[in-house]
Amino acid sequence: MSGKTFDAIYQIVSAIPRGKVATYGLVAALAGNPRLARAVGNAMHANPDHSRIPCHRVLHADGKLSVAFKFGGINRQHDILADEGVHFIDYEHVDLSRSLMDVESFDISLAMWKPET
DNA sequence: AAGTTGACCAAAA
DNA sequence: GTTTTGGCCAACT
Repeated sequence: MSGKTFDAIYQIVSAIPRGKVATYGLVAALAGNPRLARAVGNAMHANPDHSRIPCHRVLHADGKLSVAFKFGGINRQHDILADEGVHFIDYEHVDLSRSLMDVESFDISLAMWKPET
């Protein structure tokens, strides 16, 4: 069903470690093309599996939470991230200098989601 | 098939 | 700080 780009995006997002966050652009870069950021947003909107794909850990490039987060709103997104130990600058901005995932140690094999055949 | 839209981003003005 | 512009991909008219 999903294209390979979406599959790659979902696998990457599902492998973002607890307590860390990523940006749409970063996920896009890991998926192969830094300019796929928009597609990443679309992929999250079409999120096929809430339980395995932590879309709340994907933020804007400036660390701001998703305005259109459909899973309980930004307040819910804030609560989840705060509970995971993510550092905030203010209510709707994450401190990326402290909580952005480390690309070097990122391990795609930790992915919790796999494309169905 | 072709045009529009969107949970984006970086650069430019 | 804001707005505009160009660029990518997939889903939806």
